[in-house]
Amino acid sequence: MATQSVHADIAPLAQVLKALGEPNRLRIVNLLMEGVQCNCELGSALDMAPNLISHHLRVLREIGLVQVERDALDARWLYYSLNVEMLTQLSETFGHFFDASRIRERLPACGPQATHLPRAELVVGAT
Amino acid sequence: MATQSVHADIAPLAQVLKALGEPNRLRIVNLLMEGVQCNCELGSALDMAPNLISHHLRVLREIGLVQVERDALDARWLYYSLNVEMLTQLSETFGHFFDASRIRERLPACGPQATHLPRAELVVGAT
DNA sequence: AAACTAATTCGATGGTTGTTGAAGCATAGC
DNA sequence: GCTATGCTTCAACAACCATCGAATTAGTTT
Repeated sequence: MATQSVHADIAPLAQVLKALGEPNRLRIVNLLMEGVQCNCELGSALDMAPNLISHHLRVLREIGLVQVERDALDARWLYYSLNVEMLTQLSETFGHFFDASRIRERLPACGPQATHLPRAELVVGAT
Repeated sequence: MATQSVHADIAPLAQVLKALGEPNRLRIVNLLMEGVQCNCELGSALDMAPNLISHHLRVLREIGLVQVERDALDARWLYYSLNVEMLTQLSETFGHFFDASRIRERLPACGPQATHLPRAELVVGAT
């Protein structure tokens, strides 16, 4: 496996952050931290219509954070839960991307103070 | 001080996630990890118009993640950088909220086998 | 004074999206 | 067969938001 870089691609990370950046969805994730729950439970806990719960669960499922299982005795019931591996990987990605120790000291390449300062070391990669 | 709970309020957390859940904003944050930069630098790096850069920087500034400073010699230049304390606190909040060890084992309170059967016999696979 | 520069703010637009109500689907029980 | 249940999907609407162009502010230079 390649060394994990922060620069990987930030588009999928942005997609996950966007999905989580919705209050009701974040509440759903928080509730799923308590364990498996069905649609009706989430709906009553959040005072939301089941179709709306279903909509948000769909978004969370599309980013792989939520998984669903069907009851063995009564297949009408769907049980939603968090994908542990996905959550672990997500937490790790966040920890790396938003690590404050990543911040480097750097003077702006533009502006009046940039002219008389050496910044050859700032040049990265291609031209 | 109060014991830091995850339940604190998820509305502000959702706001931060929403602000970061935009690809261009996330790119700006990633660039600011390299150090102080001005509007024009970010704009040329991301190939975006200065007014658009200004818009996204404004959003990042409203959540406290980005701070701005004015050049001492030429006050026309604004230098943007990341708020280290805010980023540290943010990373910590993420680490707590999305900690996979928070997930608890719990049987659904609804359904035909609400509190009866052990979880192993509970479910079958589903998409 | 005017002209130039860096950046912001304004106005308008097109696309996205959360929310709502009704309909549809699949399963279970009669 | 029929009805009830749990959940999803559809259609429509309203609000939000990223993007663009033009105008504006603030500061510097000539």
